[in-house]
Amino acid sequence: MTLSTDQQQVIERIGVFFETKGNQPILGRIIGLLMVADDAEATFEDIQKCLFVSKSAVSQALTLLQSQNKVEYITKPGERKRYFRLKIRNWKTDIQEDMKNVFKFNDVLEEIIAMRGDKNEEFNKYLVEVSNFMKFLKAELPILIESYKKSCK
Amino acid sequence: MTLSTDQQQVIERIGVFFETKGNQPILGRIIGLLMVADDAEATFEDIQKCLFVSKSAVSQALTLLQSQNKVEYITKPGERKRYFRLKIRNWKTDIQEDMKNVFKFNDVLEEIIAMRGDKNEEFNKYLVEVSNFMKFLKAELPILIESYKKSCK
DNA sequence: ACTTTAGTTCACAAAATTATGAACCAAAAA
DNA sequence: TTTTTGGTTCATAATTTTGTGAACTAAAGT
Repeated sequence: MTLSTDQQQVIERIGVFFETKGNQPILGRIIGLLMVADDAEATFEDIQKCLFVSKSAVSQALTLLQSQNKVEYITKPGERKRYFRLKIRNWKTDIQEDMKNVFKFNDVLEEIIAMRGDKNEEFNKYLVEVSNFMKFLKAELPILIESYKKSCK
Repeated sequence: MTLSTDQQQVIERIGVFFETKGNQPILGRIIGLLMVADDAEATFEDIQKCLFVSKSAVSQALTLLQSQNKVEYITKPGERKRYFRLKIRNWKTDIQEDMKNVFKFNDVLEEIIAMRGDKNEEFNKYLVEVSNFMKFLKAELPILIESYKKSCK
């Protein structure tokens, strides 16, 4: 597999994007490669060669990405190689996943609200407001997604 | 300033939350401390003592948090000490900030879509779908926020 | 039976991040 | 004018994260 300079640059940018989101460098680049690759898939060797990293780095990264449900592989008849690709999950699932995280924070927030004294009512009020909005969002987002899906038909 | 064991534990949990979001450890703990503190503020010294970190670590962390617009300080008449506190920004601003990031990714996504060949139309279609949904979200979120604000009155 | 392919595992090296302490500074107090 | 307070700065130490290479495995090919 050969990449154009353009493709390589986009891979780096996707890499940086995922890196700043708190992931380790190769993960983002592998995702980038899989997004950019003509047929949207790459073998173990492709990944190694395109990203200039060691076998073990690729192996570990792929294991992680698969455990995160971001990557999967297919095989082709008569070939031993695995073809890795991005797991096409519907964005509905992805967003709900993200939301879970938001609400995990809301749980902590509610705990804080419950534990706070009344020395600073303005701040307390602010926390309650944020928490309420999070709960609102939790309720509304699925509805929003539905309305989007309808608008597509 | 003295903290209860409960408060300390919540601070650690908030710390971990921010850490996993890709921030450095003390940042999250300082935010935790400022959320949990009775009067929602703390001096430089308070922070140092409560979190058991060096002066320089506190200084650097506060500089960063202030540059990120997450923390500010007030002063009190006749006192030289600064009282640091969370900057109460309305969640509207915060969320719009987060959104900016999502849309920065959508820009890359659109670039990828434009650059991809037609070897894998299913994948292309998927990318377009995700991109469209992001654009939809960009348009709808402000409306959602408005409708929440109305529901509060 | 042995060689090759396609990867995995793990101890460790390299690199990046984070925290420290010592020296510093500017304003206020003594 | 010297000292104290409330920090800041910066080189570097400590820690964590990330990547490597060597040894290994299991299935397939010869």
